[in-house]
Amino acid sequence: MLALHTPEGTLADVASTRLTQAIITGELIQGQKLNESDLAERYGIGRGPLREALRQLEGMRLVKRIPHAGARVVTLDREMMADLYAVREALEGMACRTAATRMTDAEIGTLRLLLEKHAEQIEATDGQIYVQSEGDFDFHYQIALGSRNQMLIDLLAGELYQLLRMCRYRTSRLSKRILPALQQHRHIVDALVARDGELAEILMRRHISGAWKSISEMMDEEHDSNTITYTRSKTASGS
Amino acid sequence: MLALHTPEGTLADVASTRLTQAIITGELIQGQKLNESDLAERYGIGRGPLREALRQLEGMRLVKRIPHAGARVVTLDREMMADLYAVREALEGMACRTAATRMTDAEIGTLRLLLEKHAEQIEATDGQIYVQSEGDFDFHYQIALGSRNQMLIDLLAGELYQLLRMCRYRTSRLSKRILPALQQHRHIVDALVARDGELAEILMRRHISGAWKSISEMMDEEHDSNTITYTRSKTASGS
DNA sequence: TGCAAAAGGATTGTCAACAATCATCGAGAA
DNA sequence: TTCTCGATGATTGTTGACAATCCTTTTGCA
Repeated sequence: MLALHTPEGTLADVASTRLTQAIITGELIQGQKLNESDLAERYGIGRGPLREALRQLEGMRLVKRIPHAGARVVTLDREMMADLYAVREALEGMACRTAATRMTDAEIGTLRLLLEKHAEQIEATDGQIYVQSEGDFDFHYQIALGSRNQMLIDLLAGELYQLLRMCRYRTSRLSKRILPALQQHRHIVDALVARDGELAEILMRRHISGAWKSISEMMDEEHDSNTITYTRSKTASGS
Repeated sequence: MLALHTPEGTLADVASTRLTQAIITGELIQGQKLNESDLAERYGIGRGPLREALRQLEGMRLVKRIPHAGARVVTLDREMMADLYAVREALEGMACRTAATRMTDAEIGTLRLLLEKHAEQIEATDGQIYVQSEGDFDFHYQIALGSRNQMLIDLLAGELYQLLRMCRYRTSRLSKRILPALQQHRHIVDALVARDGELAEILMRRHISGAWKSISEMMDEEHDSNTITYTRSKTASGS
C-alpha cells in the first residue's frame, strides 16, 4: 500500500509523486541540479505547482533547496545513510515496543499472514527481492501504524521511508539477506504476540542494525573494488 | 541561539518566522483558519511567498493543510503532546547516548558553563522561567548538535522544538520544576564527562518523561477544574 | 600569461490575474 | 417543517509575466 494509490489530486501532488519515483529509481541522479522551468515543461505544468512539489520533496529530504541557487537531488553518501539507519533504529525500536502493547490481536494476526505471503513469494520467485522489498516496507509500516503514535507514523512513513527506498534501489543485490531478515521478522511477530515490548524493541533494533551492517560492508567492498580499478586504469592508461 | 537571529532572507522565510512566533505565542489560536489573502495583505507580501511559508510551517507541524480547504493552526490536544514527548524521548535519548562518545571535551565544558549561567539566572530572577525556558532549549540543542547526526539534528531542531515551545508557552507555570530540571541537566553532563553513553541516555529519557508526567498531571488538574466550572455554570444558568 | 572586474545570460523569487473547487445560503417540493 | 437541490460567494489552485539575484564568460589590465 504505502500511500501510492491515487496520484489524482492537485498538480503539485502528482508532480511530487512522479519526481519521487524519478529520484528513487535513479532517473534523476544524485546531486543533479533540478531546473524549475525544464521540469515544469517536462511535466506539462506551471512553475508554481512544481515549486510546491519541490518543497514536498525537500520535506522528505529527497532534494536540498538553497535560496537563489535552486534545488539539487540529495547525495546519499555513507555518512548520511549511517545517520538515517541510526535514527531509524531508534524510531522503529520505539514503534515496536509501543506496538507490542497497542496492536490488536487481529492486527498481529494480519502481520503474521503478511509474513507467510512473503515467504511464498520468496520461494516462488527465488530471489526476486523486488516485490519483497516493498513487502518489507509493508511490514515495517504496519508496525509503525500499530504504535498508534501519529507523529511517529508521519516521521517514519512520510519522511524516512522514501530515503530508505532510495538506499535500497542502489544496493539491490543483497538477496543473501532475505531469508535471515524473514526469520527476524518472524521473531519480532512472536514477541508482539507475547506482548513483550522490550524484547520486540531489541529484536527490531538488532534487525535494523544488522541490515545497516550488511549494507555498510557491501559498500566497503564496492569502494575497494572501485579504488582498485581506478588505480589500475590510471596505471594502465599512463598518460 | 536557536536560529532566530536574522529574519532577513526571502519574503517567505521572514513570513515563516513571523507566523511561527504568532502561533507559538497564541496570537493565532489553535484550530484557527488561516486565510491566505488576509495574511498576505497583513504581511505586505503576495500570496506566493505566503503559501511557501505555510508549507514550511506544515513541515514543522505547526499548521495542517488540506487540499482545497486551506490551512489551520494545529490543535495541541493531549494525545498529540503525548506522542510528541514519546518521540522526543526516543530521539533525545539517542542523541545523548551518541553525544557521549562524540562530543569534544571543550564542548562538554561549554555545556557545563551553560548550566552554571542558567543557575545564576534562576537565582537572580527567582522564577523567571522565561529566559530559562529558551536556555533549556539551548541545552538540549547543544546535545543534539553533539550527536554529529545531521538527520537527528534536523528532526529535533527543525521540526520538534517549535512544537515544544508551543507546548511550553501554554503551560508556562511549572516553576516548581525548574530546580529539579537543572539538577537533572547537571547529572546528564556528569554522564557525558564520564563518557557513559548508556547512563546519559537513561538520564535524558528520565528527564523528559518526568517533564511529560509533570505537564500531564497539570493538564489533569486544569481539565478537572474546567469540567467543574463548566458543570457549575451549566447548572447555574439553568436554561 | 594570469587575475580581476564587469557585462551578459540564465535561473530563481515575486506578483497579479484567471480558473477550478468548495462552502454557504436560500428556494422549492415532499 | 424538513430535506434536497441549485445558485452564489469566497477561497484555493494555477498560470504567465516581471523583478531580483546569481553564475558564467569575456574583456581589460597588470
